Amino acid sequence: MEPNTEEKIKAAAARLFTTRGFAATRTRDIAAEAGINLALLNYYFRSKENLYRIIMAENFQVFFRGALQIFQNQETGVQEKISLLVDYYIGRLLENPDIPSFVINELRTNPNALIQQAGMHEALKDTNIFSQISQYLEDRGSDMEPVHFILNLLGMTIFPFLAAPAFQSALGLEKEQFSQLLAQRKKLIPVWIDAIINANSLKASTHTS
Amino acid sequence: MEPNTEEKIKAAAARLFTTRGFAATRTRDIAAEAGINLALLNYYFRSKENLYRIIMAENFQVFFRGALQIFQNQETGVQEKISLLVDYYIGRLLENPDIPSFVINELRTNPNALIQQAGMHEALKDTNIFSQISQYLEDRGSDMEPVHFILNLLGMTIFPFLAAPAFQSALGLEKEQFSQLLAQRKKLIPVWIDAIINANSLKASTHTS
DNA sequence: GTCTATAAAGTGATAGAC
DNA sequence: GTCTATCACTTTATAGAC
Repeated sequence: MEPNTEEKIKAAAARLFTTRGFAATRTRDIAAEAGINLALLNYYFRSKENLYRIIMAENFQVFFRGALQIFQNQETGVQEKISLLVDYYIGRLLENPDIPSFVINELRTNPNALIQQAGMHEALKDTNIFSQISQYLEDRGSDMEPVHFILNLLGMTIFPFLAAPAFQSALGLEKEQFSQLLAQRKKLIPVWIDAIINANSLKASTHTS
Repeated sequence: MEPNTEEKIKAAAARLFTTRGFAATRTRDIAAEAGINLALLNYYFRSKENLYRIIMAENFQVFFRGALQIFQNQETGVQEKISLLVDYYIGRLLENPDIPSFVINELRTNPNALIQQAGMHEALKDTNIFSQISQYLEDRGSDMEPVHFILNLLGMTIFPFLAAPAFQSALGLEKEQFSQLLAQRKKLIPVWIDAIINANSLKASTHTS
C-alpha cells in the first residue's frame, strides 16, 4: 500500500520534471516533495540526469506506446483505429495534461531523445501506421497525403491540451470546464476527420463527372 | 547597417531564450553569442529576468497580434479571415519555428504571462473573434461550438510546428522537406475547415428532410 | 537506508579600471 | 561603453556518522 522510498522519489520527480522541465527543477525540491533528503535521492538514482531519463522514458511511453499498440492490432480497420486512438489519447491526457508539452519540449531541445528511447524507432517502422493510412485513404478515393492526415488527426486531438493554459486564460474558463470541452471531442474528432476525407474524395469525383 | 550592441544582445537573447527556455539559458552564453561581455549585458538590461520579459513580449506579439489584426478588419468576411490567418501563421512560423513551443511552454509554467502582456487581454475581448465565428457558423447552418472550431483551426495550423522535431525524427525527414509540407497546408487547411463545417450542416439538413 | 555537513562547480550580478 | 576580476549565492553531488 504505502509506496517505498524509490517510488516516492520517482513520483515526486515525475510531477516536477513534467511541469517545470529539466533545467528549472531543483533536486532539493524533488527531495522535499518526496518527503526525504537530498542525499537519499542521489543514493537511489546517482544523478539528476539519470533520474530525468527515467521519467522522460515513462512520459514517452504514455505518449507513443498506446498509439502503436492500437495500430499493431490486425483485427480492426483504420476507421475504428482512429476512434480508439482519439479516445485513448484524450483519456490519458485528461489524467496527465502536461505530458504533451513535456514531450514536445524535450524533442525540441534534444531531437535525439526519441531515437534513444528503447525500441521506439523500430516499433514506429514495424507498425507501418503510414501504409495502413495510405491504403485507407486510397480505398476511400482520397488523394490526401498521409502525413497531412496524421498531422490533422493529432493536431485536433493533442493541440487543445497544449493550448489549454492559453485558452483558459483568454476565455476565463476553469480547468474543469475546459476538461469537459475536451472530453466532448472524443466523439467529435472522428466525425470531423471523416468529413475531411469525404470532402477530398467528393472533390475528386466532381472533377471526373 | 551594422546593429548596435543593444540590438546584438537582444537578437542573441531571442535565439537562446526561444530555443532553450528561461532556466536553461545562461547569461554568459547570451553574451558570447552576441560577441560581447557578460558585464555589458547587465549594463544594458540590468537583469536576466528583465531581458527575458522583453523577448517574451516580442514572441507573444508574433503569436497573437497578427491574428487579432486580421479579425479586427471589418471589411473582410470570416471565410476570408480564416485563409488570411492560416497564411499568416504558417508564413511567420516558417521563419520562427520555435515560437509556438516557447509561447506554450511559457503559458504553462506561468499562466499569468498572457494577462501581463500590455493590452493583450483587452484586445482579445474587443476583437470579438468569438462572436464573429459564432455568427459565421450559424449562418452556414452549423451547430458546432465556436471553441471547437477555433481549436481545430489552430490545431491544424500550429500543431505541425510543435510536432516537427518528432516527425522529422520519426520519418527521417530533413527540416527543409518538412517545411515544404507545412507550406502546402496554407491552401489545404481552409478547404478542410470548410469540409468540417459542411459535414456539420449537411448532417443537420439530413435530419430535417 | 537515512541523515547532516560540506566540497566543488556553476551562475547572476557588480566594482572599478580604461 | 566596454572590459577584467571578483563577490555572493545557488545547486549538484559526495563524505562520513548513525
